[in-house]
Amino acid sequence: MKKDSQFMTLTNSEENYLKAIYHLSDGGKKGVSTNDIASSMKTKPASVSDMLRKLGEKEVINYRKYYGVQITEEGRNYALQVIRKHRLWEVFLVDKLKFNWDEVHEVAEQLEHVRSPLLTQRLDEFLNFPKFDPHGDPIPDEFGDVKARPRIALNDMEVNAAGQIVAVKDSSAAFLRYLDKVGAYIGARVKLLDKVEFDGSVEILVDQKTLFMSKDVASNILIVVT
Amino acid sequence: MKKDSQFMTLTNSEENYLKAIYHLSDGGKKGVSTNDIASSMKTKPASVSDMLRKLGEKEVINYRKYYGVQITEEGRNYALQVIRKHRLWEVFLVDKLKFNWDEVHEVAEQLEHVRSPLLTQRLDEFLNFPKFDPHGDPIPDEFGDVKARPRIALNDMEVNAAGQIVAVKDSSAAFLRYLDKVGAYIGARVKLLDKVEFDGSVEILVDQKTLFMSKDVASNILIVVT
DNA sequence: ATTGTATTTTAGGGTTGGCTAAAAAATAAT
DNA sequence: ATTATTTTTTAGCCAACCCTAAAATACAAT
Ligand SMILES: [Mn+2]
Ligand SMILES: [Mn+2]
Ligand SMILES: [Mn+2]
Ligand SMILES: [Mn+2]
Repeated sequence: MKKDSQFMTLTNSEENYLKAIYHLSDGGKKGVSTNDIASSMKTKPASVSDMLRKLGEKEVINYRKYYGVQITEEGRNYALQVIRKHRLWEVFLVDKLKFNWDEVHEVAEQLEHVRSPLLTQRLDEFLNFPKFDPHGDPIPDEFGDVKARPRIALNDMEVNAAGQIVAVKDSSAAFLRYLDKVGAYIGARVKLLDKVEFDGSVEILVDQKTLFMSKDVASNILIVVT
Repeated sequence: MKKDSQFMTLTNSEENYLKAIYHLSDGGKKGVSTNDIASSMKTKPASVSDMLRKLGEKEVINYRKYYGVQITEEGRNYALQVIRKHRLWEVFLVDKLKFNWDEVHEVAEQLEHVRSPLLTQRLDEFLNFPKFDPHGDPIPDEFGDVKARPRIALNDMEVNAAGQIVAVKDSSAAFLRYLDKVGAYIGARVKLLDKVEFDGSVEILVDQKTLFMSKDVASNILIVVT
């Protein structure tokens, strides 16, 4: 039951599952378990099994019962196009509509399913072909290619090293609000002033302001060292 | 089973039906028949009956079996909010993303269902609170109020009267393309030069260019006389 | 008033996507 | 190597939305 990727269309729900599988498998590298998908999608494992069968038939994943599932080349490309739309819309919401970066996710989750290649292309153009979304995640191009940047967690920086905040691991609204409150943001230039051996907490400089962060927080902030 | 309009949500399909009923009833004035809804939605009458029962239970329409259906105040307000979103997105597509006015409908049909009051409000702001969409149709405000303009069909203008094209009755892609080809467009200033008694066709002036149009075409072009 | 036709609804069925409870398979523990 | 536990799948159900075919109702014509 193979469908050519050019003409294949998945339902919104199938797209959401495929995207989750893509993310959980770290871009298609690792296999993913039914339970992990269920918890990340907030559905029940039984529903996931059902969906995996369907996605398997459409050949966007390789599905062997009772063993994990792996995304196929076909599926990876499809997922990347949905992710591309998701992140382009996030840029639109923040850059053009002045949303805060912690307000965009739910809306982008809807907008990513709008089907119109022309719309995606024109939006990309309108936004000036952005390469990264407001959370610092790379935006795949129309061929699914992503411009990766080598990143390390903030607490893995060397003392006195400088860099730029490019992404967060935990993009929950709560965490994003916390960062806003203390004055950290994507794109901010940071310098690691000190590391406390005892608890792994760090002292950093952001916009001439000194901040203290727990190891827990710092490990969720990703940096490109420059 | 009444739900307060503040918290009521309809499915995408229910929203499409309600919008169709609103349009067919001329803004809620007239009653609408099952068959009319079916043909305008390109579904079967049996499906419409099913949906009418559901919309009746949610009290957005008054439904009496075997008789027509009328939209309620509740339903009218809901429909107007969907129409508001539809037309705002059309403005966005044409003004910002450089879509042609005959390319926007299908995409707006999807975008109108995105649920985010903040998005709608910010989009409105971003577009500078437009009052009319690219087809000249009025955009309801957040309270559902519309700024109506008195319009007449082009072929009902007096000879030598001048005005502005503000809308089209038939907004099929075919018709819109025809208009583009002959050089007519929403916003164009027109003057009626002559009316042919015999067949009702007209001679008009658009951008220093003289055009002939059949009565059929002219009756689908709406003018605000100035 | 009765009959015929057009309209509308109901009955029954298919697909998608979700659920719970029970069965099956894989994995871990003894 | 058994047994116990965890994971995954199947079975059976429900809701939304669409369909066709058949029945019911309304409306028009005599
Ligand atoms: Mn989504
Ligand atoms: Mn993002
Ligand atoms: Mn729609
Ligand atoms: Mn329009």
